[in-house]
Amino acid sequence: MMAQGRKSAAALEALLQVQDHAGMRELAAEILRCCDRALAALHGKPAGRHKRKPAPHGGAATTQTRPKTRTHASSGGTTRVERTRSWDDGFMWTKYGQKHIQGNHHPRHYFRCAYALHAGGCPATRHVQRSPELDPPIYVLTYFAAHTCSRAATIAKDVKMQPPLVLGFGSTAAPSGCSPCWLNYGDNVWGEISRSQELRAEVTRVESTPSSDLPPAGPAVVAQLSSSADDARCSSSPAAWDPSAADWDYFGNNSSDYVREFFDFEDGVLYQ
DNA sequence: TGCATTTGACCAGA
DNA sequence: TCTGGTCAAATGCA
Repeated sequence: MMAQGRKSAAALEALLQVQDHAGMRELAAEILRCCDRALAALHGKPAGRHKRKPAPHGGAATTQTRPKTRTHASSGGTTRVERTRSWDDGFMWTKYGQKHIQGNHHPRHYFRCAYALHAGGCPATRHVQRSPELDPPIYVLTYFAAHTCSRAATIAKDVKMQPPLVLGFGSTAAPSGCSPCWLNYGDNVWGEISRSQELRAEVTRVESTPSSDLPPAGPAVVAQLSSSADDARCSSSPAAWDPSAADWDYFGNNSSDYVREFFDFEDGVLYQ
C-alpha cells in the first residue's frame, strides 16, 4: 500500500509540475518523503513483531504434545489478518480473547486495560472488529467502561496541555445514510503525515461510561457513534456540520497518540 | 523464566 | 439452542 501510495504521489507531483503550484508540489514532495521513509523502515527492519511459528502441517507433533481438548484452528494457515500490537491510544491493553462473530469472516478481538489486575482493577475493555468485505479494511473499536487506573489521570492531564484538535466529518459528499462517511483531518497534527488527505471513516459507538474525572467535552471528540447496523449514522450532514449541536462522547485524549486510534499508519486504514 | 498471546471451553442471556 | 463474552491452560518468544 505504501508503494502504491508513493507511486500515486509521484504521479501527482509530475502533474503539478505542469502548472505552477508551488505549495501543492511541496505537499506532494512531503508525501513522497513520508512514503520513502516508511518503505525504508519496512525494508530495513525484520518483519515486525514476532509471530508464533505456524503449526506443523499434518499436526502430528502438535497432537502429541497437546491435550486432545485443544487444537490449532490456524494450523497450516499462512495468512493472518489480525494485528498483534495494541492500538495505541495512550492506554495499555491486554488481549484476553478472540471470537468469530456470526456474519463476519473476521474474528472479534477482546482487550482489557492492562491495569485490570492491579489494585483497584481498571474495568475498561474494548473490542476490535474488522468490518466484512471492505477494501480498504475498516476496524470498529468499541469501548466499554471508563478507565479508573492511574494511566487515565495521566492522559487527562495530557489533554489539558495539548492544543485543540477537531476532526471534521463530512467535508466530502457522503453516500446517503452517511455510512461510511469521510473524515478530513486538519493541519500539522500528523507530524510527517501530509494534510488534506481524506480517509474513510466507519461509524461506531463508544460504550464508555462518562467519567467526571475526565475533562468536559473537549476538542478531542468524534461525532455520533454507533456500532449498530440499525442506527448507524453520521450525526451531521456535510452541509450542516455543527459540533456544538451534536451529542458527543468523550473519546480519550487529543494527542497524536489518540489520533493513531483512528489511523493505522502501517496499513493505511482507518480506525475509530 | 516471565509475560503476552492463542484458542477451546465455559457461561449467561436472549 | 444459539450467540457473544470471558476464562484459563497451553504456547512461544525474549
